[in-house]
Amino acid sequence: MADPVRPEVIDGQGIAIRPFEQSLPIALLKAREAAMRRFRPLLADHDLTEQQWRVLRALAATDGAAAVGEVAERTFLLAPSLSRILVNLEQRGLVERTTAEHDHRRVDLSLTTEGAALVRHIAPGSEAVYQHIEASFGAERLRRLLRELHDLAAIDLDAGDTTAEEAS
Amino acid sequence: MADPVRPEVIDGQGIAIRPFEQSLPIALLKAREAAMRRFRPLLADHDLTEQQWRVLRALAATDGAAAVGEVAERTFLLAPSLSRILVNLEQRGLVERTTAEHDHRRVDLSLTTEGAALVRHIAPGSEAVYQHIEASFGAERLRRLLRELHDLAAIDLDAGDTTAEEAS
DNA sequence: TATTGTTATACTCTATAACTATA
DNA sequence: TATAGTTATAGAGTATAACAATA
Repeated sequence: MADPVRPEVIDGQGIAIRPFEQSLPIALLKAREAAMRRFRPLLADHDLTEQQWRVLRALAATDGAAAVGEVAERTFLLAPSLSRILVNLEQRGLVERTTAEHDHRRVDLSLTTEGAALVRHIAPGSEAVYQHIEASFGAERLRRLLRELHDLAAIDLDAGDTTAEEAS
Repeated sequence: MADPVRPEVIDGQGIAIRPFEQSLPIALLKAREAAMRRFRPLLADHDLTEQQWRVLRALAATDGAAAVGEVAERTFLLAPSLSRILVNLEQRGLVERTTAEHDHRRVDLSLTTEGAALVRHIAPGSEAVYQHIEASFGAERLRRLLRELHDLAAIDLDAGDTTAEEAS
């Protein structure tokens, strides 16, 4: 189904490879960086890193409490990273960790009143960023882009080993 | 033009904010991670980090030599990061640094013969990854996605301060 | 004085493994 | 034995500032 090599372009040094500008990972990185540039000052005002905000946002979206593992998955953070972030957020009084009743291995997370207040305080600014992006880029276009990104992420999950074989 | 807050959803705790799943930065992050997951083993086989590969790839795409600043911009790396990466790549004999003749402040970069050979060696595997993505996701769809990502990154460059004002 | 690039430093995240405590 | 989380550790990148050399 896939020809071994079908380069779109031969580059300056006679190497058969796609143009650097068509690199998907870099395009995703740049788009992400451009988007984050607008969110970052918002978070910096409250001494939040991007990842800390992800955690707060995930908990805000949760009705009640969520286990650490769940939050790790939703925020796309590794457990060790999340653990350290939780220490920080707990010390700052934004998040609460409580051992689950029925299963003492599990730790449930929830926003404190302060944590919820902080999210509520930041939310309008975040919404404003989206409004701006929608205004310049197009609301429908943004929705479509989000769908495509989700699909790309999902599709890429299956058949993870074809590459390695063809590459060796 | 933009209503202060027009939440699409009120979340579990009564906070007016977009659903976590519709977060653009996270969607971009996950898509990127999914794509990189396929490239990473390829690079790991040759002890290359993603960023080191970006530099090699940028130089491969260059006809002749490129200044450090140029490469920093194209690879989306900060100068200090790039400097350290260059030390590494130079020690491994993959990249060459030479002071520019007319301007002794400038340092020109180029692939060594070995560096070019390495890129040439990895290229087919990289191309295979793209073939796979195109096969599952659609070639035309991928092209369109790349265009949209470029547009998003570009659009977001202008009018950088609206946010900060509305956020405070 | 401005520019190009490097070095210094502090911080954060990623990633893997080892460990603790439950179950 | 397996699972949920945490801790330890190594490594790398980001970001800012300070610096050296050159223009």
